[in-house]
Amino acid sequence: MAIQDRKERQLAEREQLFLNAAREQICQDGLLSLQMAKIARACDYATGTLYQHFSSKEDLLVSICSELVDKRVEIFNRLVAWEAPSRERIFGIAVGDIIFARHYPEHFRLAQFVFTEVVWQAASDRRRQQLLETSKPMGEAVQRIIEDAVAAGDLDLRGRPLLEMTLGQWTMTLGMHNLVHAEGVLQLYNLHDPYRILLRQLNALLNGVGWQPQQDPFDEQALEALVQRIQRNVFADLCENGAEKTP
Amino acid sequence: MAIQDRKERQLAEREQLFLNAAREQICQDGLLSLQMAKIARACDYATGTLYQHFSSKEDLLVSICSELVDKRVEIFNRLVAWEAPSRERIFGIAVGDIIFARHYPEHFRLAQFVFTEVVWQAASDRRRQQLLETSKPMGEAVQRIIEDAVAAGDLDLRGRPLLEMTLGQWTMTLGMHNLVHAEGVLQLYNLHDPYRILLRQLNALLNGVGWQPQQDPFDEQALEALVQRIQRNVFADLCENGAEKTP
DNA sequence: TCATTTTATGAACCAGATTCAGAATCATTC
DNA sequence: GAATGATTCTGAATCTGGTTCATAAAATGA
Repeated sequence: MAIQDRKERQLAEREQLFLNAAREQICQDGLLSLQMAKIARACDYATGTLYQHFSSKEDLLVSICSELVDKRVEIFNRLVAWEAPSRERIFGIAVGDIIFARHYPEHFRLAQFVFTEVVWQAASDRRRQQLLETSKPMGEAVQRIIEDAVAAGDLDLRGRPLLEMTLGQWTMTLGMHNLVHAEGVLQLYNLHDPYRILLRQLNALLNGVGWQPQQDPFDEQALEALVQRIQRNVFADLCENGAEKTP
Repeated sequence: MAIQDRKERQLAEREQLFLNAAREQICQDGLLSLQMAKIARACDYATGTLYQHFSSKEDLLVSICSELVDKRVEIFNRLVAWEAPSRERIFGIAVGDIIFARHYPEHFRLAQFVFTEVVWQAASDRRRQQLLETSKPMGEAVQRIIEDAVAAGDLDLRGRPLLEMTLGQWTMTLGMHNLVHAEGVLQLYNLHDPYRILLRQLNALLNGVGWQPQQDPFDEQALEALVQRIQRNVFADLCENGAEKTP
């Protein structure tokens, strides 16, 4: 059935087209003014055609999110592959996330919205499931790093489930992305450079769960050096211009 | 101008009426099906009257959020007033938040939505400002506790701004509320009892920033005892039924 | 080529937020 | 306490933008 194949391929291509157009519009004019008809028009298709791919606007949003999560997974996998002390690898996930946020500034804004009851409930089961499925490898990556840490004697689970160890890091990162996007909140408390603070607090957290080797969270020199090293060794391609300041 | 006063009072009363009706509808049927006309009808007013108070639906949402934040502030203030080691007081904020989330299950769902670009941008400056203003006392409460901690020698700021110390706790809590409401995510990784995990990770974080006295984050007995004590001493009225399990 | 099936189209439809011209109420004055 | 002007309330009309679906167009295959 070569014909079926071709059709499927074309369908997938068109879906990609729609997704890209939608993402572009989000980057350009914000989530607020995203319109189904505009997306279709931008791709020279009728509105109805768009609905052959996505059963609703919410579905489309969830799909875009899946796509971006897929790219984010790539970041996580780099840390799994990186040969370095487990403590630096888990820390690297946060650094990678910050770099990711710079490359896809729309992602966390979108994700925050997507996981809102209003969108999440309105999306189709299929797309929801797909996003969860796409997200799984992030958990698996972290799990791999924790396993290595335990094996290397850098971390003692103290009887807790593997992934619990990282939930603090996860929620802390998530929450920080939220705050960063909540225009005005951080200014209210006169807090600057939120991602740098995140890294410091993360180091504190990792110390707190007993992840070896311990690192003074307020040693700026060491932090800067570590971030630089991670950028150089793991994300060189994403931090092209040498002048680029750390996250 | 007694007449002006009365008018103002009546206006405020009606606004409250609307806010309550809206909150009730959110609790009842979810954010998704909240409708301006329904709210007005529920209060026996015309739709237009509702718009004399709130310039848009988003404005209304932000207002509800402000109202709830006001109640949340009360929780924070209890911890400021509580006479106990600073470490227990800051920890108590998280415990209080969890209790708060149980009492107002709509709050964090709503807040997540409100701080979404789609709502935040669409709300009026005035209401946005109001919400930020209402939130300030939370920061001040935490600040008070940190000051006490420093004064008591429980915490060394290491040259960082006061509030930075707590940003990890803040974002961790925020992120956890997010995850809890993202139907399916925690199940995906087989994580149960998220708020309990939050408290353990928070203890780790507090240890990590060097907040004395240190507490083993995986000592279940100690954790349980502390939570119980906080509930008894600070939130007795909010945890009526003695049988109620800890958060 | 023609009949049949599949897909694309975009105008019509619909939900629900928002507005606004007129009705009702209130305050003030004589 | 009636008249007048100011204020407030009302809800049908308007508007926006997501979604549908009858019809047109294209693809398939005999």
